[in-house]
Amino acid sequence: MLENNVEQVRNKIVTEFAKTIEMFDLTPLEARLFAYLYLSEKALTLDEMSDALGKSKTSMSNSIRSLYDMNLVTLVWKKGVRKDLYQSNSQLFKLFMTTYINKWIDATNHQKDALTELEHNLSEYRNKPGKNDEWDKLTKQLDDIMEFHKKLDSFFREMK
Amino acid sequence: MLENNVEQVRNKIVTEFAKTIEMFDLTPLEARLFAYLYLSEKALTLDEMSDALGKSKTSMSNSIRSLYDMNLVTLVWKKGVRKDLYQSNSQLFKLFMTTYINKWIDATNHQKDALTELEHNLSEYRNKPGKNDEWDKLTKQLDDIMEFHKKLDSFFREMK
DNA sequence: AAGATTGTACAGAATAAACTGTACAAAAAA
DNA sequence: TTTTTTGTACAGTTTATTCTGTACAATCTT
Repeated sequence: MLENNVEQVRNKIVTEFAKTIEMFDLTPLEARLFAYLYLSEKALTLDEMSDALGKSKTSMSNSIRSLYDMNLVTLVWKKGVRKDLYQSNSQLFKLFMTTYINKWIDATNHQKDALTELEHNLSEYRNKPGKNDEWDKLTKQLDDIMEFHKKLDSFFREMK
Repeated sequence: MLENNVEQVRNKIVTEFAKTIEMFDLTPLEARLFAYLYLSEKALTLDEMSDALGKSKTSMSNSIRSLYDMNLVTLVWKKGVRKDLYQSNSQLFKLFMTTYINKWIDATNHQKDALTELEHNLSEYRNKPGKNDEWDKLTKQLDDIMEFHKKLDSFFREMK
């Protein structure tokens, strides 16, 4: 009874910690998995995770892959162990922040490219006759939106 | 045919702009509504929005309410007009950033409170006999997580 | 006052996301 | 080689989210 308290409290911590992690655009399961891994400290196999979180192995495979791609988790090699072992990276703040900021920068640039494309379309049409005031207005607005994206980009770049 | 091009290009801009806005945790519809409103410049009624986006009036009511709560949109009064008129706020960057940053700060603090609560639980149990090394370990980990939240908090506070 | 109009609550329908179980390819063990 | 084990692809199911239509209270018009 008393010894269960350790597990109970640990679970509560996992739950709360996971809520925070979700804010970095991780799914609930990914977040919980990371939180659990973080408190476990040692490297775990897919089966152990599946067991611990009560979710299917497929789910674990997908979730751990996501975490791995985000660089939140590391694949660990251990002599004599055949299964893949994954371990959470430490340095929470730096880890999540750089991942998050990079995500913003990538997305922002992608959007900037798309808008640049539209700017070209727009300037082609503009040279044709008719409706020129409407085109002017639209050009001005697109500039404003572009400016917004530029600010976003440099804002997140300065964070790094 | 040519005159439709204005609408076509405008729609493409709305679509791309909306994608960016979604990154600030708005739903696709909320994002598209804001983008449309932004390009419209003038204030619009629920019916006009419903018409323009091809979505139900209920959806518009809900979405505009969200935008309003986030301070992204303003209720405008116009003489002789009975319906509610909503207009997008300008100053895109400042607008979205402050909303976003405040959201992070609020969430982070909420999480900090929850963790503090857990810290208290934990220290109560610790004084009882048995399993003290496990409690120590857990305490240490909770401290780390708390530290992470403090860093998050001050990080976003410095942005304002 | 009655009649009409406007915004939203609510319940259900449509759509999207998360999750599972089976099946199988790749790699290790026998 | 054959047999076993491990991770993942895929299709389908479950769960959650988004969206719609009806109904109605509040407000305006007559």
